[in-house]
Amino acid sequence: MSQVSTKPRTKRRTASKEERQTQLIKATIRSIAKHGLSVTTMATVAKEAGLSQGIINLHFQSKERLLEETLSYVVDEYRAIRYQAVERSGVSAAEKMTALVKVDFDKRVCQPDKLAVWFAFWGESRSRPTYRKICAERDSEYRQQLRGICEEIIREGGYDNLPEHVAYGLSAMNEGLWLDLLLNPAELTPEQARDVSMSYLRNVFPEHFGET
Amino acid sequence: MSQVSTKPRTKRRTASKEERQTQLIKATIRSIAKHGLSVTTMATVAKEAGLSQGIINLHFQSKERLLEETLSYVVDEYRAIRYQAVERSGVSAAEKMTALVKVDFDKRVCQPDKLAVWFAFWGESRSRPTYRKICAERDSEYRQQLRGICEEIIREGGYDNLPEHVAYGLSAMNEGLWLDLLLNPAELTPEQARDVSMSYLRNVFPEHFGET
Amino acid sequence: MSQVSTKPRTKRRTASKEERQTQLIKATIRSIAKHGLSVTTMATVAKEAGLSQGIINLHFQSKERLLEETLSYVVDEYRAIRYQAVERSGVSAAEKMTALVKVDFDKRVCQPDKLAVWFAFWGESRSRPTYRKICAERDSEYRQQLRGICEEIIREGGYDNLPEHVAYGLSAMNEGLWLDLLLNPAELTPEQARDVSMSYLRNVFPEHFGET
Amino acid sequence: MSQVSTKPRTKRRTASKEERQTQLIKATIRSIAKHGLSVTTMATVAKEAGLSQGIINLHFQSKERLLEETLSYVVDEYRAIRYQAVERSGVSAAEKMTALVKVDFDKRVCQPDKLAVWFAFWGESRSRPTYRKICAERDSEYRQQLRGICEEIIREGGYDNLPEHVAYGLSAMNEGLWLDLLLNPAELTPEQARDVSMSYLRNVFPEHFGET
DNA sequence: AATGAATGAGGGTTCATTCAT
DNA sequence: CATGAATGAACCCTCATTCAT
Repeated sequence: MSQVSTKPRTKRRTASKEERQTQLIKATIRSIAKHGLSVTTMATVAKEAGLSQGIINLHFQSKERLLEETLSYVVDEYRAIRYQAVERSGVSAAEKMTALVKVDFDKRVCQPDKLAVWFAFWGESRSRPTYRKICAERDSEYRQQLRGICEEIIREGGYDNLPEHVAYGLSAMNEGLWLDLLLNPAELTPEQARDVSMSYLRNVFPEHFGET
Repeated sequence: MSQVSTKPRTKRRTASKEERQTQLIKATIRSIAKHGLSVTTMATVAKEAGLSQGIINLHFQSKERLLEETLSYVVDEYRAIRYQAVERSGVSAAEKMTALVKVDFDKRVCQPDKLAVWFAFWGESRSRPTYRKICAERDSEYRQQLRGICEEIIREGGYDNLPEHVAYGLSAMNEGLWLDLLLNPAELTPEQARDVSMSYLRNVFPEHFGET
Repeated sequence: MSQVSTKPRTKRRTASKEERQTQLIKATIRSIAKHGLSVTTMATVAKEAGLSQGIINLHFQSKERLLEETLSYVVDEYRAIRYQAVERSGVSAAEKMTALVKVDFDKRVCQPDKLAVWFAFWGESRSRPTYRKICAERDSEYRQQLRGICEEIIREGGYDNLPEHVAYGLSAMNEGLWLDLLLNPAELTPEQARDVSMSYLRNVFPEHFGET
Repeated sequence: MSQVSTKPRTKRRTASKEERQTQLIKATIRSIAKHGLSVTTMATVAKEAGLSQGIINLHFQSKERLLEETLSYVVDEYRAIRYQAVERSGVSAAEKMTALVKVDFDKRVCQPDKLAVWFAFWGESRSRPTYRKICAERDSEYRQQLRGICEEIIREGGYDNLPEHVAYGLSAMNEGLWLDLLLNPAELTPEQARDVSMSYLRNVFPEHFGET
């Protein structure tokens, strides 16, 4: 049985390599969530992955690179979910906007593990240009997307808000709400956080997000 | 009469001890801002303070306690500035609210060093109950204050917003804007951030914060 | 059948691990003998073993555990030599007793290195329950063995000594002679010490250890 | 009243200096007994004495000298008690010998604190020539005293023992019994230890120490 | 004479990295 | 590819000693 593999060996190995890297990145995320970034060591990650000590240097050369790849992984995943959500949403700007807010408080995105990773890296960003760059790109891209939608809504509704203000305000609010979810998960649920965010939109664009 | 020495020896010594502790805490803040929390060691702090290695353990027993005291220091300072601002502001709820927003983007509060400290500790909060507790207390107290003012404004203006939503939303937005100030100081100035925050208030409470 | 590899990998690795531990324990003994317990550091032991700093924590977790294992090693070795000597000796109680005394002043047992270890740990025993326990167990077991032989001799010779007294007295004397050998190796040789001990037995049990 | 002191100031100060040194030495003994030599620091001694940190260096210049003085203190005290006991005892050699044995198990001499000090220093003696010298001198002097008495008894009783053997044997036994008292205070009382020692004498010199 | 804040060398320990297997 | 024993630099902390008061 085992000999009859349809998968060519070389390809399997390459795939296996990527899989292993993803496995290690996921272990890193769990370790950061469980112990914090400062207590996350090569050992905690290796143990979390159920693999041996030396494996990380084998695949990532250094701890630093593992962490960067982990941050990139979370950033990419977030972006992918966002674009996917917008694509799947209705065509109107308001629907897209709603989809974006929903994403920020989606189970996959704002689960404790992921939030812990975001804040762990933000906390170190100031003194690590690499982290900063990865985060900054995400931010600016996210805001770009938001701004486009805002412009559309403002045009449609004749609002006198500046699109930059709303884009900055909304993204900032959602990140701030993530912080609350991280620190006081007992006081605030993702659903409530989403309501807070939506209520902001209702105030800013009453014609588009009003109850009536 | 002759007994009344102009040199208050005992007091000077006590004061000196406190001064030294504050000196070390300020050095810690600078070190976190400069190198990041994970690179902040007893050595970087001592060097930043211009003192010897052993001094920190002499005054704080452990690195952990130094960090906790540093966090408390920033939290306390922030609270003090906030209460002071509200006291000095006009009596109306809107004036108080404006004062609070101004504080969040005040030079003393949102200078890069301080922001770096906030995010450094938030990043570690998840796995350090002590940090979490200190941060959580600050948060809940801040929101309490905000909620009170919101309720007053809502009552005055007959708005149909929930005070909780506005309090959560505003505090979250300001924290999110801090993140932008931390990561992209070149793209966003504290004044612009304040404008974003004020524009939110204008949308939510147009009667109180409208231009007219 | 084909599975039976001639290279017993697992066993070799396990063995190697034990060997390394023994190597470190022996280095510890030499270091204590050379520098004293209070000057014995992880560095002196590692250097004595010709290995790196971190190796001790790798194998023993802490310095404390290394020291405990070292004490146990010396205790176990001493016991093994004792039992071996008794087994190999003649069957009579007097011959066994003579064998035991010879062991105490045997080259392997009362070499300066080993004596230094005994007294180093006895010196710290009072405030370290773990050391105390290890030493106390050895003592009581040794005395048990002695007492058995004494009883036999007393029965045979119709002496009116209490076996406890002789057992306590002889073991105490030998330990006291160890101290003399440790402190004044120039004044007293192991052979002379053994003679002192044997002369005690001659006085107590003249029929069994008399010259005639 | 207070002005009318009969003690000249200068003399009092000198006395006070010695008193302070003795106070510190006694504190050192307590600290060694309580924590062990390796945990005895300038701080534990100063605290035990109820005095400030710097005082020890003021009076003893260094920790090393404090420890040497402490050892000397115990050695001198032991010798003084011994000579005093012999002086006060009967004139016969046997009475002197009995007095000496009693001293070794006297409350003042074999109290746990003192025994702990003896073994603490013996444990370090090998690698500290100064300790070794102080201990060796005591030993040789003690044995000298014992040998003299033994010679007298042997002459009186016509025994065929070598005085050196008995002197070595007895002093060694007593030191060994101290070890038992130190390690297993619950199993052996000083009185029992003394009995063991006396029973040795009874065997060696039956005419002088026999029950009859 | 006495204090206790300050120093800094050196201790035990951790951990990213290497490398023989 | 994968392992895990080994390394050694760097960490936090202790403590004998100094010195201004």
